[in-house]
Amino acid sequence: MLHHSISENFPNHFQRESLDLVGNLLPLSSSGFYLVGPDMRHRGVVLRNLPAQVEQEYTRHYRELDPLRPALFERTDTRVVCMDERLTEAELLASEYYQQFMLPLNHRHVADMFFRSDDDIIAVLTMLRAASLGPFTPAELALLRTLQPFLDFTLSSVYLPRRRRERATLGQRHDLTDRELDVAELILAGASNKAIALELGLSVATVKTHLQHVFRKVGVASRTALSARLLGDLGSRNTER
Amino acid sequence: MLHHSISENFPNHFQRESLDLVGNLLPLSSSGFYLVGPDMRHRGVVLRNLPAQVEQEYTRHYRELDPLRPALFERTDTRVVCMDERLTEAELLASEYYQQFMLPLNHRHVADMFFRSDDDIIAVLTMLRAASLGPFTPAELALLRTLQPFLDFTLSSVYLPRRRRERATLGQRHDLTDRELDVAELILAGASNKAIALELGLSVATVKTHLQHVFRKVGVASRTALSARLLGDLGSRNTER
DNA sequence: GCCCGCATCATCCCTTTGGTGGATACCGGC
DNA sequence: GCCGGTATCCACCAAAGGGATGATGCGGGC
Repeated sequence: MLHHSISENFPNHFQRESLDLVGNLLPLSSSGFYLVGPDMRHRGVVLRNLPAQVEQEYTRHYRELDPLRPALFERTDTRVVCMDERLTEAELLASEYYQQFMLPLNHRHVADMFFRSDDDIIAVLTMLRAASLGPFTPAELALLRTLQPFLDFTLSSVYLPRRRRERATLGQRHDLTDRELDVAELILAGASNKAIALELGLSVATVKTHLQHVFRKVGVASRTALSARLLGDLGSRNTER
Repeated sequence: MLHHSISENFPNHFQRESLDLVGNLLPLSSSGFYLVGPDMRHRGVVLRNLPAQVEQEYTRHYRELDPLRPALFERTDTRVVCMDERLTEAELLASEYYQQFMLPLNHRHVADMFFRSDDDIIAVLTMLRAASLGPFTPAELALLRTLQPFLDFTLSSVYLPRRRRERATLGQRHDLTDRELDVAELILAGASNKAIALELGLSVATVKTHLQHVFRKVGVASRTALSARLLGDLGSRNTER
């Protein structure tokens, strides 16, 4: 079953290009690009100059403490946000988030760029600086705010069509309904039934029903086999001809 | 996480190229290329002119009845085998395998090409003909036997290094031991714990222990999340730099 | 010799998943 | 109006997976 590999390699490639761009335009200690929202079924994170386990730690312990966490900006149209604009130096230095998470990584300044689809934040580009690099200046923030619409455009004009194409491929090959494709995509993202139910606003029972149908149609017996198989399908575009 | 996608797209690409080659050299109704053995952790099948569910049916019901099934040739050095050389016409036509499986697909002649690694068959290229195309001639079989070593060479000189590279990538990124990589690869192939235990000659308990360690090191909580994450890792080669 | 990492297996316990058989509701076509 | 497909949910059960802990053996370094 595996594995596939899809030829172009999106969204990772887009994430890497974006990080390269901002990293070339302004000095950064490290950076990261997260795909998070419900529209970004192919979640993932690309990090620059950060050990991989930082992401785990953040997700597990520090996401809720993050003064710039996306949840705080859900119903706004904020596109670029900067830690130094939200907290005074005293507040930041005293915060658990800084002491426990930022300080050990030698981070002092943070700016985040958000990408949305219908108000939902679907991606976050985070930029980090050690104290030695100085704060993000107003000119730099203005530059980021100028940059954001273009990155946003690229994201939605290349990622979303790709996702549609993949849905169509899998849907046609295995005769899956729309809802079944929703579930299948989340399986590919590694989600549990509970997570799928939460994400799609369903009961776990419904998720299981859809999954049963998908298993039947695709001809597998477990979620793991399903994701391996579907990845294979996406990799070999002309399996049947 | 997904997804990953790896840039080159092996082994599917190799399988497709091989099928194109034999399909261009001799007339075929349909064909298929299976990666099967323990060395081919990235299993998969590519089919030409065959509906996808044929593979499921074969695996579930007819593999054991196949007069050319790889198990029969395990300890030989047979490289190309032909149904008409093994069974008389009367035997074939009377067989359940022909009546139940081949006939509905309008297949009359079959030839298989095997690929090995240390006696183990790790891949099978199967070629199928309707009666109208006539049997595989001795000249055609000789051609296939000439072709086999070259395909074999390509398989082992491009697939096996790729697998080593992927093992190294994942091993270094997450500090996995050799044995942990073995089980991780099988997770990516969609295997259950029982299947992994069987394949590696371990008890299920040991598999679970290795998996626990892998989960910890990679920072996930389930096999599904693991495979999504690892596929992402393989897709983004320069995540950390 | 001792310790540590690795690999192997076991036992218990709990959660998740998979399988079956329903039920309700909406919608669209014949 | 009925029927079939889709989508939603429920209950129940069995199987598999996940987590904790501990035990054994083996090999390599200090």
